[in-house]
Amino acid sequence: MKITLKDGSVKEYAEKMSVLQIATDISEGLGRAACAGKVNGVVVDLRDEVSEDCELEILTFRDDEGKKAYRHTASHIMAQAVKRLYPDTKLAIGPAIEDGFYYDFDRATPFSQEELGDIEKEMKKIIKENIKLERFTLPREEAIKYMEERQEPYKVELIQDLPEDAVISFYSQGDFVDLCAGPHLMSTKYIKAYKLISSSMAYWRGDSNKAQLQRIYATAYDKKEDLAAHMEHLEDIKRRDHNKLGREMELFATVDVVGQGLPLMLPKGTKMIMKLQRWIEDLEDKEWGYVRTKTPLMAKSDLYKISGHWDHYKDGMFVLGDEEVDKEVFALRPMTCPFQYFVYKNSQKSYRDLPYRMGETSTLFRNEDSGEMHGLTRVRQFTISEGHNVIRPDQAEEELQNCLNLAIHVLTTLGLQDDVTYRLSKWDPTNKTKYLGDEAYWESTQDALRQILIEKGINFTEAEGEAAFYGPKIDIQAKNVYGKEDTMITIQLDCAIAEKFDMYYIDQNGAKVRPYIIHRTSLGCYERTLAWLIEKYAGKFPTWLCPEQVRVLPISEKYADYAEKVRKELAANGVDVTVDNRSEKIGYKIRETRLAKVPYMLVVGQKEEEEGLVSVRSRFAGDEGQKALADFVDAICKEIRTKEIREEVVQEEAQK
RNA sequence: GCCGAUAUGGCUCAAUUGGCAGAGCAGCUGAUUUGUAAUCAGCAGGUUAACGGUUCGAGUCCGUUUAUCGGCUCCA
Repeated sequence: MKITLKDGSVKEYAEKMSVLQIATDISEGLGRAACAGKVNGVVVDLRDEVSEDCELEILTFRDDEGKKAYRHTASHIMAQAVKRLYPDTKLAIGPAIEDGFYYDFDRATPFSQEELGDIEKEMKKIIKENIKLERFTLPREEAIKYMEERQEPYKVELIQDLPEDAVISFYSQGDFVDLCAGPHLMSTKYIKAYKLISSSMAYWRGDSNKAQLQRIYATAYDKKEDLAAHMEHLEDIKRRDHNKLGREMELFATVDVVGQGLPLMLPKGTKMIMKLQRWIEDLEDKEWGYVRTKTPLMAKSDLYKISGHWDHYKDGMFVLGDEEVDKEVFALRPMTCPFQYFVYKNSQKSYRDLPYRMGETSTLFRNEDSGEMHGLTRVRQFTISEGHNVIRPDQAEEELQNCLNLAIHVLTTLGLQDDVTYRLSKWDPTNKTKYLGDEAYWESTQDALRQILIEKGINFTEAEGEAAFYGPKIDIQAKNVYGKEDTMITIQLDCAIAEKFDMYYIDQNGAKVRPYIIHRTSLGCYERTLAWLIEKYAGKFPTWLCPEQVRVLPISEKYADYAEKVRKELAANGVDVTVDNRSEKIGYKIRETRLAKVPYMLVVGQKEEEEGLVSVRSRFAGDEGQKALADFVDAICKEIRTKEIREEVVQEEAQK
């Protein structure tokens, strides 16, 4: 048989060979490093035998799938260690994930720090023992019986859910056996570096009504240095975390007595949000054809009953009053939709008036569960660049494109365009009660959105059960520094709600026709986007967004007048500028300004005053030398106007 | 909502088996008037998250609540 390798070379063998044998035949080193194989594009175990012509790739830790096999083996070792130390523990599942792996256990008490240390030590022993991993399969009934005998109820349940004809495979290492599809390494000894990260509770099968399991998160690498680098990386991440950095930089704060999920925007954070808001409102209204509305922050329950929110999302709303007792019950709004519908309905619309695009800088209230709040990304009150575009059905494609183009323009301006993923959020056909409309409605609207994404050449995933109850969405997702994903921007097609509110327009023939509605945002929620910007730029924002863009640093009191002149000149041109008039040394003022991440500092002394200059020192290029004041004003005004993102080239001095 | 951890001055952290709440930075005041990453001195700042309990005595032990963090679940 002929085996074609990744580099195109061909190996010939007379007899069938295991993947490992072939790897070892290519080189001893590759044999040791091999984690799994790939035959004709399908991932296989090292133990699998190849008996006919094929393309074969040997996967090592450097390959994603090799990493997965490696870490999955590490997860089995962890589970074995837990079973050895705490034999009553039941096994649930233990997959490899991005950057590591976890294992869920059923056990009476959570794992303590000490226990995690003990497990780590036991794992070391298991690795030293050089235990062979062996694969075997059992027919379904025997597999169930086998796991019943081993008293692993979760494994029994997993087997029962496998298809009737599935091959049920197990991997054993010494006295430890786990239900597992593989692939796995050949022996425990190949795990070179690992670390238990944390433990927490997780529900069996992700269902909050089911058993509470104890999950241990961990990671493993094939080199100690890489593990150390990863742990260092986790530390770095914390320094960018908006929830820490945003507080340190005095952008926002929280106060116990104000309540959970209710951050206070401090002056600097407020300034940034105002800059974003003014930009978006002008952009939408002047360039993208929006009209602006300002509608109430609350309404009678009757309104939400028409929209369907009362039935679908009452638990998520702040309700004022008691339905049993009060004549009128109000609720703070969780969205702007129905309010803007009545703006539309305020006058009769012709087909010529459409698309009718309504934008609102809209503050919303959502009663999130107490454990859900996080920094600025998950809060109970937030403000979104919300909008509803009422359109004729024939305008759907073009208008969806417009909305997507606007969102991409906004992301690009903020420098975030490469950090997002796109998702087509679909309904869940198995849970019809949660959604309005029938199958045909969902198929056609989902197709429309899918088509837009395809035409735009955008890579996207499709997710069932992520749609709004009234229609599918294009969601633009971003990950925070910890790798957790949030929806930043959403564009939703809704062909169902217009009827509930009796919205219509008059067509060419004088007939009333139901419009479609696009629910959309251009920048998303200001709080969440600010959080994203903090993490993206580690607090070193593009100049136009900075709450303080220039700080003037007079060498001594003698130059206070000139510093004030410089400040006035910049302020008159719309630049956010302050003067540091304290009687401190210039080095000290510079240090503080750098730490505050102010993009430009202007040092002014005798020479600058006499010649009308400023000595420019920037976050981007360090000492930029002396410039005429007028030239600096021109340059920074241009930078701000064009929303330029200058590249940072100055290394931050290590902070204590 | 669930599991776990945590809560001491604006920030970072001390405080021995329960025995006088302390330091650095930040702040304020004074001196210094400075040329590209930390000038010197002094002062002030705390009902130890809140409430309750045990105790001669609680930052420390116990209970309740609130908030924060790590996850799970949820996320119109």
